[in-house]
Amino acid sequence: MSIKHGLLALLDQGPRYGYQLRAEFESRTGSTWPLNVGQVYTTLGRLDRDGLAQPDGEDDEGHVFYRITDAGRRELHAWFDEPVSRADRPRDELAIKLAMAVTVPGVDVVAVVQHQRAHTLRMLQDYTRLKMRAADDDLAWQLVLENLVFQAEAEIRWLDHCEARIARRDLTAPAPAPLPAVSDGAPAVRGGRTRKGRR
Amino acid sequence: MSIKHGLLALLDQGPRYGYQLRAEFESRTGSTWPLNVGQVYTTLGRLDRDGLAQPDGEDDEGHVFYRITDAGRRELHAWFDEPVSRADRPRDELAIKLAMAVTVPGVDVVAVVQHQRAHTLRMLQDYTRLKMRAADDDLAWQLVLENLVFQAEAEIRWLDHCEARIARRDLTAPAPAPLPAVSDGAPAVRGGRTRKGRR
DNA sequence: CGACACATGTAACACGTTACATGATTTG
DNA sequence: CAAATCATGTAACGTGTTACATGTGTCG
Repeated sequence: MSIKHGLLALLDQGPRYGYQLRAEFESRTGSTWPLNVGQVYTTLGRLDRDGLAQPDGEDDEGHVFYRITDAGRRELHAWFDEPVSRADRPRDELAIKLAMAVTVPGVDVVAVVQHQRAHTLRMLQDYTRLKMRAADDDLAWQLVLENLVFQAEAEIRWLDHCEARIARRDLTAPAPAPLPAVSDGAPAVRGGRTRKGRR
Repeated sequence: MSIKHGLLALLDQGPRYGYQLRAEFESRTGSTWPLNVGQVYTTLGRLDRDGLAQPDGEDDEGHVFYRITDAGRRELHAWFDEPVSRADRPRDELAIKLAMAVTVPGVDVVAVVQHQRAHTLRMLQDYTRLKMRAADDDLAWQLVLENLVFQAEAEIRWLDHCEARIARRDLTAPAPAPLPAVSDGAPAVRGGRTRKGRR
């Protein structure tokens, strides 16, 4: 969805061709999210199919241009108007991982948290290093980078918070006793009614 | 990827059947990320195909159980061991939206930022309200909720930051002059070499 | 000439979402 | 009985990722 609308936004500034769109997209996100060229062409195909953009002929150099349609402009401005809601966002893998880690016995949650923390911290340093490379007038790239910085900082704060929480829990419920690694057997939870016939 | 590993983590606690897996998955994420049942079955099929889990017969009530394999356990612990990197994460739609909004003329960026801010603030309030509903001993759900809170707070801070940045830019480069909404025509950017033959 | 960037496309595959089909059991 | 819940699955569709095929122009 982001690519589709991103390309529409670029096309709104005038006809573009595939390779050019990819370059402009990446320049705005500072190649933070590299975009496969193939995807640009398939997305352009879909935009055409959905009536949001149209092929607009080739220039003297053979570049295949696309032009945004009126429907495309409506779609684009609808995108700008409505906020991104949580429902639009994919499940956060890290959150799920920790939710599972604190549940499954035999997992060293604290180690998981600390590995992740170290990794995120390294990424944070990369971002601040990248920020020096970004041109002063390149607002788009700067905002994207700062977004990553803010998110990474929040993640680190959350991880610290998790560690404290887990420590607190492990104090209350003491020795988890290092089991023989795997507990297989009868399921602990089994709510449900009877059922027999199927299909 | 999160679902696959999430189910593996649940299966690591003993054999489960589809419907049960969905219930346990959602209880851990506090139904923050509702999981379609159908997806559980297709994912179980893929786990089977990839040798990470196996059907383990039916019980007297007709429930089709699955069991994690050794390969599945290795995969699961590899997942816990390696941190989720930025490359694993999908592109942030909001970041892309703002990067585009500050670039495309004729878009009221400040309005976009403020709408999003209001929306995220509402979500933040929902989360804190939900947090009161979470049981004291349900650490997994609490951590997930707090993750959402931390992320939302970071987003709001970033949005405020964006607004300040944009205001600063609009001072330097003054009246953007409300153009007739759309600028169509010759592309402004056109780097590239000549090319003629294709296919 | 050979490597590389430019440029357009296709095919295969993985994953997620929604909707649908089917049937049993429980509860009001 | 009717509606809701439990339970298992399939089909269709959208999107994203990777790899491949193909060819031109530039530069060392």
